[in-house]
Amino acid sequence: MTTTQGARARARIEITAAIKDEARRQLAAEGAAKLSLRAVARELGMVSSALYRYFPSRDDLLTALIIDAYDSVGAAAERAHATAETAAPGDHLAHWTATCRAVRAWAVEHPHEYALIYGSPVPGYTAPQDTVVPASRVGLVLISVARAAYGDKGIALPPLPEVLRAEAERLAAGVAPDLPPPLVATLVSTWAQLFGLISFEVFGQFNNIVEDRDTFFANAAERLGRESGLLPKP
Amino acid sequence: MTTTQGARARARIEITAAIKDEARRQLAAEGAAKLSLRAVARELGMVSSALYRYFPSRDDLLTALIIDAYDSVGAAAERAHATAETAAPGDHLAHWTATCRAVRAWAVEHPHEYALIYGSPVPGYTAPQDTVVPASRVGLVLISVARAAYGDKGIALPPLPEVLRAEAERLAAGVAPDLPPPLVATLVSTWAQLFGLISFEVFGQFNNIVEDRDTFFANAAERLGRESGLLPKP
DNA sequence: CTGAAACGAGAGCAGTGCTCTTGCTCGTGA
DNA sequence: TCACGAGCAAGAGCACTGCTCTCGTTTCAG
Repeated sequence: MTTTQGARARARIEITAAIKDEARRQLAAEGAAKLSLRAVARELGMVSSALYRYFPSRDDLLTALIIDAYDSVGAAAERAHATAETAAPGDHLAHWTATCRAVRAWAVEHPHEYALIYGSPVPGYTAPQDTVVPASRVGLVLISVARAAYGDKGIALPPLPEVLRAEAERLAAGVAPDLPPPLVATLVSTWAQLFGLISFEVFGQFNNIVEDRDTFFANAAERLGRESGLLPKP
Repeated sequence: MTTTQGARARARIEITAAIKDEARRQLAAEGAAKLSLRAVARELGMVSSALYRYFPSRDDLLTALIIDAYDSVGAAAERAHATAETAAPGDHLAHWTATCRAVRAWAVEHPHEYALIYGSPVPGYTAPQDTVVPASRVGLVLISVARAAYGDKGIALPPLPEVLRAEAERLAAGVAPDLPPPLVATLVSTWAQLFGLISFEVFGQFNNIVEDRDTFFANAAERLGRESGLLPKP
């Protein structure tokens, strides 16, 4: 029933996937700016207008790629986290750094897809609602690490200044209501800072500056984790 | 002598500036992807081919805008730093946060120019050598804050792991040979993290998450400064 | 004063996103 | 069963892009 849904429907799925694959290939080769619908169609042996049956516009194709990219990096983070959890149960800092390293590895491996989701937003383009769930996957992993560490032994954080209390409470309510607001606020800024490290590397800001990027990042990620209170100070 | 260099040379300077101004206007209005040489020329009342007398290609125009943007944000940082220095001499943390806030304010005010320099690299991309000096201005301000704090009262930093020593020494040699390597390494990662905070805000990653971004950023910047050892722990 | 360099204008090329029309081919409801 | 509507590929075409080349004109320097 569900499998044999007609040759037509199946072909549509396959062709849609083929278009996305070819688009991803061009993305990896040339970057988002040079992704051309016509070139994709040409490579697939069809005419450009036929492609509009599957994606109503170039932006819609890009949106599909964005969603896939969020899912891809999110899955990588979840995988690394799960692996670290079974390899070193209870070592929250290890879970944290493993997750961070997986995200960075994905970014280095797929720089153009990374740029698509964490770089400059494309022209006049406002992210459709479909992207917000996939976009949150990495963040959810980071939160779950913090949650485990908090449930395990509590987390000592520097007290937030009074002016931030309202914001921290709103933040916590929307993101992780079961965690103390100061922790959530810290986590959000840590989250942004983590991607700052990755973006600077992927976008070339570290060129001629940082050489041994593996160890540099590993150290920075660990410090980030420490400062988020994932580990008692040594 | 130097002022009367012929009407032609003066015209060239003026027209070059006019082109960049109009390009900047289109950049702010539509983003880098939609910046069109023809539209710029049209708006300036000339024909598109004439524009190639001033910029040999679209990428060269973008490169000029990139350099200007680096200079603009660099100048903003230097200005803020100088002001803070005279307003609160010796308060290194205040100098730090003032600089950070100035950079963020510039970014929020010029999101597309910010995206141009700190977002995904646009063209086939190899950053021309002309950009590296302007690109370093913000970093130099941050370094000078750290240098002042270090010269003033020393800075206590957590010891770097042994694996990072070589990298930290190379880093320090290339960036600030007069500062202790661990401090320089910390500073570099702090630098990246600072721009992570700004990028997430400018690129919309904080949408529906962080509301009161002024205070959120101010707090995060201050913590970054503290963790870079700019202030003895309270 | 003259020749070379710089300049603006225009035509033209190859490419783009996107639309519209034209037939063909499925798959389903009568 | 089979006819009709929906889905599809193809092609022509529009308006736009970056960029090149040519052709007169203007300017400046030797």
